Amino acid sequence: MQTQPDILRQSGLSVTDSRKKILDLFLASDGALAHADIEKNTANSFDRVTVYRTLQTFVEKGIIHQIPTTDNSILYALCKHNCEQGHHHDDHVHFICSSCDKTICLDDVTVPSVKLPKNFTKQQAAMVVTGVCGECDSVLM
Amino acid sequence: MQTQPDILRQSGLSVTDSRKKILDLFLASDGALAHADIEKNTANSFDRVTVYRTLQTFVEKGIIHQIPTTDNSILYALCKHNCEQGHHHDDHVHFICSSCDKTICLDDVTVPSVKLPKNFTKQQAAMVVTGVCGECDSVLM
DNA sequence: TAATTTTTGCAATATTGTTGCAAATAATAA
DNA sequence: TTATTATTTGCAACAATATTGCAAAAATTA
Repeated sequence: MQTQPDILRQSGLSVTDSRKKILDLFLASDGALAHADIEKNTANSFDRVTVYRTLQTFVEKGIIHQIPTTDNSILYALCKHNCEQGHHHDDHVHFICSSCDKTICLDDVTVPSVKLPKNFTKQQAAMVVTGVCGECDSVLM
Repeated sequence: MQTQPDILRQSGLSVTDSRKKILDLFLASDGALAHADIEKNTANSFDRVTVYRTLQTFVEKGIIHQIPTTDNSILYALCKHNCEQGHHHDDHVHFICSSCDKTICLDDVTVPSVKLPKNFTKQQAAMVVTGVCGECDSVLM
C-alpha cells in the first residue's frame, strides 16, 4: 500500500510534515475538502500560507484536483486514477449532497460527452450534480 | 420587447438606477460576467456593496444564475428561459473559452442525464466545458 | 403630495488570498 | 555521519474580496 511519503516522492516533492498531514486529511476523507476544512484541521500546526502553497503544489503535481462550485470556494479532492503532472484525468462526475454537504467523487460515473455547436472544440468537461447521497437517503427513511 | 424595468417589475423588484444598469450589462454581454467585471463597469456609479446586493437579489429572483468555476470566482449569466423565483431551470451547458476567456451559455445544449449510484437522488446538474469557442476558432485559422 | 417601504452608501470589520525574505528543514554529496 | 545545497516554512505586511448595521436617499403606495 502507498504511504504518504511514497505519493509525495513519486511526484518529486520533498516529504515534509505539512504535506504529509494534508495528504492524510484527504486520504481519511471520503469526500472533497474545501480550503477552509483543511485550514481548520491544521491551524494549530501550520501557517495559513503553507496550506495555500501546499494545495497549489498538490494540484500542479496531479495529486488532487479542483471541483467547480458556485459558492466562491474551491473544493479539492484526491485524484484517484492516473493523474500525472499537469495532466488531470479527472473525468468523473462530482456529487454534492444538500443534506450532509459532502462532496463525493463518483469515480465510476463518467462525464458524458455533449455535442457542441459548430466550430467549438472541447478540452475539458466537468459536471457537478447536487442532490441527496446514498447515506443521507437511508438516514432520512 | 422587454425593457429592464419590465423585467425588474415582473420579479417584484423596485426599479432603481443600479438595478437597471447592472441588468443592462447582462443584456449587452454575450457571455457570462464575473463579479469583478460588473464592478469595473459600475465603480463610478455605485458602491461595491450595492453590486453584491444586486447580484444576490437577481439570483434569488431568478433573473441571473451562477455558473460554477474552479478559480474561486463566481460567474453570473442571464437566465434566458423561464426561471421563476427560486426555481432556476438552468439546465444548459456552459462553455468557457480558453482563448478569449469568455463564458458562453450554450442554451441549446442540455446537460445530459447521468446514472447515479443506488440511493442517490438528483436535484440539479451543472456542466462546464472548456475549450475554444467558434469565434476564436475562426480567428485562429 | 405625504406616508411608507425599500434601497443605497458609508464606515467598520471580517474573511480570503498573495508576496518577499530570513530561518528552518529536507535532500544530496562527500 | 556531516557538510553543502536546495527547498520549504513562517512571519509580516499587504491586497483583494465579502459582510453587516445604520442613517440618508430614493422608490412605491396611498
